Amino acid sequence: MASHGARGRSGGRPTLEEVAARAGVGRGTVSRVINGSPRVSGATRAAVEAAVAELGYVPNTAARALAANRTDAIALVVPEPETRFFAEPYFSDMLKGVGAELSDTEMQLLLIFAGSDKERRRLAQYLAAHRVDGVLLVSVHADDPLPDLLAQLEIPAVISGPRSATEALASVDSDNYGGARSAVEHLLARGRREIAHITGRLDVYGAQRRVDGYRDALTEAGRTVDEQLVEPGDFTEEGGRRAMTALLARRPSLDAVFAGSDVTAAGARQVLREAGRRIPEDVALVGYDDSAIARHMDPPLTSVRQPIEEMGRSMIDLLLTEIADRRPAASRELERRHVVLATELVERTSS
Amino acid sequence: MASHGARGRSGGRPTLEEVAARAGVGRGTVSRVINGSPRVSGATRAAVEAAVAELGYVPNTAARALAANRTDAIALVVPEPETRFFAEPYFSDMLKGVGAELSDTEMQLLLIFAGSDKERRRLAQYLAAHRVDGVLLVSVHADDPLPDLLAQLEIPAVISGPRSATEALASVDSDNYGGARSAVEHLLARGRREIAHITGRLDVYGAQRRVDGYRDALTEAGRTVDEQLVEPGDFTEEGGRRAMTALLARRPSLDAVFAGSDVTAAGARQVLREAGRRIPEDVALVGYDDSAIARHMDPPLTSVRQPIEEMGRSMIDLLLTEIADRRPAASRELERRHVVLATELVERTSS
DNA sequence: AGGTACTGTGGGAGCGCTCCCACGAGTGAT
DNA sequence: ATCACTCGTGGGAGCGCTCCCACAGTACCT
Repeated sequence: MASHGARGRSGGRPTLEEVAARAGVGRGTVSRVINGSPRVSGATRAAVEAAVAELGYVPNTAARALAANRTDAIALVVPEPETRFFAEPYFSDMLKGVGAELSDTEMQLLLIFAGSDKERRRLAQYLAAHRVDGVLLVSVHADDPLPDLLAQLEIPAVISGPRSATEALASVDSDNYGGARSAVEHLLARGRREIAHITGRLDVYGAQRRVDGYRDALTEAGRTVDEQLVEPGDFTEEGGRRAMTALLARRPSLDAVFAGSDVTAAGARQVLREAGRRIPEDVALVGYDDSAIARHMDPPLTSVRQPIEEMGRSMIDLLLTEIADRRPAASRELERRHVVLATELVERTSS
Repeated sequence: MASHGARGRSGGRPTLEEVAARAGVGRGTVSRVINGSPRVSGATRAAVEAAVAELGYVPNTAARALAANRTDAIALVVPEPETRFFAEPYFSDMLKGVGAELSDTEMQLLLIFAGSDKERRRLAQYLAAHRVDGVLLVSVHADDPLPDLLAQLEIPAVISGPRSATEALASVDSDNYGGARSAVEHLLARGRREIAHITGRLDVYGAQRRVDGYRDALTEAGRTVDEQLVEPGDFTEEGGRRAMTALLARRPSLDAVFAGSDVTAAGARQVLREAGRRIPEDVALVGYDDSAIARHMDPPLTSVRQPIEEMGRSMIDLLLTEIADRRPAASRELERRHVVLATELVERTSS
């Protein structure tokens, strides 16, 4: 190829030193140009840039990492087996947002699965070696030790879906409370009178917030909350079937169901059908997540959509700030470390 | 936490030097133990290992990379947008194989998407910086410049699906020729007499091989190949529809179709239905890939399965060998650098 | 005129590791 | 006893960068 010629005499990749010699300046000056420092005169900068181009210089990442004590890489840690990762559009969307926000950065994104115990041990090792500057954590369960490990290692991290109202890690979440409210308000506006709620796993903070939203929407509309209409689920289809069966037994007169997830709604739908209830004529059904399953359900499911791609972008924003801010944690502002994004109710024919 | 105490006095992470001091040995000896060199006595090794455990020592990857000129990382490069990556089970399976084979290694896997031009430029930069020891390339088109770039940078690489019979890069592929043969032989055995073939994109080597297999299976069964029964497709559903329409117009008497991919078969199926042909009574249909769509088609599609997970494993095998072998390319054995894995015909009701 | 301040620059020190040479001690052949 | 090895070990040199101190030059005050 044409652009091959002008390499260092050693044959290998050119170094800072060689660029400096070529440009007739010192090593420090080249470093400054490479790193975009403003303390370089225009003429010098031009000379260095020319030398860089001629030699095809690319900084040695390892040397930089060693000297500067940073890696210019962040990890997206998925504490799930690969299978789930690929099955759920959630991750794909999030990755899109993350990638987009990262694209005009020097940062490299690593994707790390930590589904099995073995993978988890590897990950712990990996983090202990500080091979990344920061970590993005998605879909973390309440009892996961990972966040504490990160805190202990003092690795900047952002979690999607805080574990509680007092989450120590920076976090990005969608407005579970508001999303639930909008779903219930929608059902009320459609004239529904007995609205049941199948919750998500209540050890997930977001699921609790949805219950709060459900209650408050009813209360503010002047209704009293009928505790018999709230049944715990666990985000799964089987859980949805079980909960729906229980609800139907207790309150056969119910005319609407707000489910904690689309999958749960699918389970509920099945039981309703088997009980001879028509959707939406007899019972209106609303899900949560607006996943692919919502669009393909029969009838298409009204659902609360979370801005997942935007959540990905926000997570990167937060993380980069945390990394840049690397001061003692205590002195940091606590505002802006917990981002909550608005949800949107997508109305389809199930309600 | 309990295990916090015994850190280096400096407060940061312990270094090799500190471990050496603690174990009462020299720096070199610790390095040897860490890297599993056999040239260390049992007693010394034990002492070093104790010191490592006490201090919680973890090697500094950047320093190691700088000194040893390797990164202990390899990249899986996907020259597609994220969307396709997630849509196709192909990638998920491959990743599973790759991950499994890598799990008892120190190697770290990076997933890099290079779908857009921007991403490609980033990738080129990334490779030029030698941030990985090797590259796994999946789903590469014939005119892709990436393989050449890799060759030029002298980065070990393995490609899944060689670009030609004389692929320069090490490669892993499934037996496209044999897979096609088995599909056609199956149709012949079922008594089909006019077997059409909708090809894949013919600039993809594997697609050509499938055509070869199709021809040879017919010839060896004593049939002559009717060129009117071969119609180019492009792996897409739309291409399948177009090709099927053309075939039906030319040879209304055909009684079987071997499609270049499951998606193509789906397109063909649609046209056949609209033309009032029953599957499999009037026309038998066989696809390729055994993807999810094959199982869910109506009727379920007979298809040729590729051992994708195993291909992932083989790719890692090959790549690790290439990396370890780092001698001048010319002196390398050419055998074993092109692995071909057997396919399997999965019979369902469409044939 | 001397002081003070800032700007742009060069280059030493050092990041934590691997590589390799040197060296003492042990072993066996001569 | 001497030589020739081998084995296990210590530690110097050096990987290519960033950080920071020192210094020359210029500009602007007093």
